Amino acid sequence: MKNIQSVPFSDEVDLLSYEIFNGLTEDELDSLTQSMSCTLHKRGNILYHEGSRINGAYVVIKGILKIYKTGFDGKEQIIRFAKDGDLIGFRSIVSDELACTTAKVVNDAVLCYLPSEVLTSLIKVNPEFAMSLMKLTCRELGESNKFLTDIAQKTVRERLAEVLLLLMDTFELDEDNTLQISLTREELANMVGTATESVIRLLSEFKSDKLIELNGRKIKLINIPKLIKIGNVYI
Amino acid sequence: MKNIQSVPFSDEVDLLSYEIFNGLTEDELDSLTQSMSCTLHKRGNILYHEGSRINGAYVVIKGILKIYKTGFDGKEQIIRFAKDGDLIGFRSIVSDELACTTAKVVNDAVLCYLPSEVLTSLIKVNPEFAMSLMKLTCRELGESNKFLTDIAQKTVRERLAEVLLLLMDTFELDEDNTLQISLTREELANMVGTATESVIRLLSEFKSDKLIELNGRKIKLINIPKLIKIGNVYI
DNA sequence: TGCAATTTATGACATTTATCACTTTTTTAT
DNA sequence: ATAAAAAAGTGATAAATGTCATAAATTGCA
Repeated sequence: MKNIQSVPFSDEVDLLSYEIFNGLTEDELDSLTQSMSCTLHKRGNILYHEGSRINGAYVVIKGILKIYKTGFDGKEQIIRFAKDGDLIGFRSIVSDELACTTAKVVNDAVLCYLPSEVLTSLIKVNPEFAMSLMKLTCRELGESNKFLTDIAQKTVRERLAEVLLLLMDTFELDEDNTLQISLTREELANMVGTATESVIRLLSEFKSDKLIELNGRKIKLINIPKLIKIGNVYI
Repeated sequence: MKNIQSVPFSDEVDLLSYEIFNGLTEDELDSLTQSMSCTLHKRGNILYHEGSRINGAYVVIKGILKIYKTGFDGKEQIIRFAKDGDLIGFRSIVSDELACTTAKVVNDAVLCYLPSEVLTSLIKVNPEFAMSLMKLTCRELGESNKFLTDIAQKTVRERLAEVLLLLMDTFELDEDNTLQISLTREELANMVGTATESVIRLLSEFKSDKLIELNGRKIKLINIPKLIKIGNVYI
């Protein structure tokens, strides 16, 4: 109970402001709001483990989570990050399988739990909602396949450049061009799919090449076009 | 027009026998049958290219297709194979994006084309159908994430063993324990995510270790438990 | 605030895997 | 059936990346 605290719901969360719920009627939204419960989770908290049974999904209201798989030798592979507006745990509910990933809080997060019965019954009565969830999943599948190809074909150097740009797209830069998310070198390695030492070496290489500046875990992007070129990233 | 021939539909295809369509009513099935057209495609035929706009999905009635992405240096990464009962092209329709893969016929195939309007309207009127498509996509996403992790973390040797086992699960073995699909070494390499030469070398290594027997493109699995061990594959 | 634990950094080295050049074998098309 | 093309196979070598050991810096608690 150390890492989880209830947060009063009504004055905090308005589902309507999240794109996924756009297709819901006012009534549906109300009943969804009734049946969900929102909580604050501290960094390090694990929502669910790979292999566990999930009985609901979570809407991320605030904060950042990493969604990862654990390889047979214990090494994490980060599949994606979830931030406000994202839905997590949903895949397992629909596919009716055990969780195939672990979800861990990276930045303190407010999460609303949606029981799976409520979610599945909404899918059944509201085709527009069903469609938008399906669209979400299909896009995610597209990204997963893209990343799969990159890991299979690109060098570690290319992938690191690409990951930096991905983080830029996902979490934005501040006024100073610094990535608005701070990850350990190991976490970066677990995204890129390489050894921590390799990330450390490549980051200092990027630094001496004047592509980035490093300040602890803060990474400032100072030559984005070059990073795009190195990563072979085209929109 | 050399590679494509019409095939009379009515005496060939009964959609009801394909699991995905189980949720459809008789009427829906009839109208779907009305609006679809089935054709025979020869090996080498490309259904759609990565980056093209797709206006419908295909049900695979017979044959095998490979679904792959092309890396920036032209190398293929095979994402999956499609065989009878599978639906392809569906992801792009739902996500409303351009095709993110290319679909190419590996074994002569009979395919039925379903226009996207018909498909999306069915999703809207039949929640059970929507749910089963969603389930399909979610499972595929789970597999994609699994494979992503494997490529990131396993050695080429491990991945090759795993791919042989995957092919066994997908296409079965004949009475002689031989894989019921024949791929070039290059295609195997494009699944594993490695160079063709590496696959060739590892296959002969597996052969001298008495794990497999090779006869041209025919691969006979003679020590499956050992392959499972090498590939670090657990169910 | 200070100490322990974690993370970052760096060098030396081993291993894996890719690349290239070439030969042999198999497949395909005429 | 035969020539041309494609695929398979092999060796030599280079390049990329991982591993291990260890030191320095940073972070997070108590």
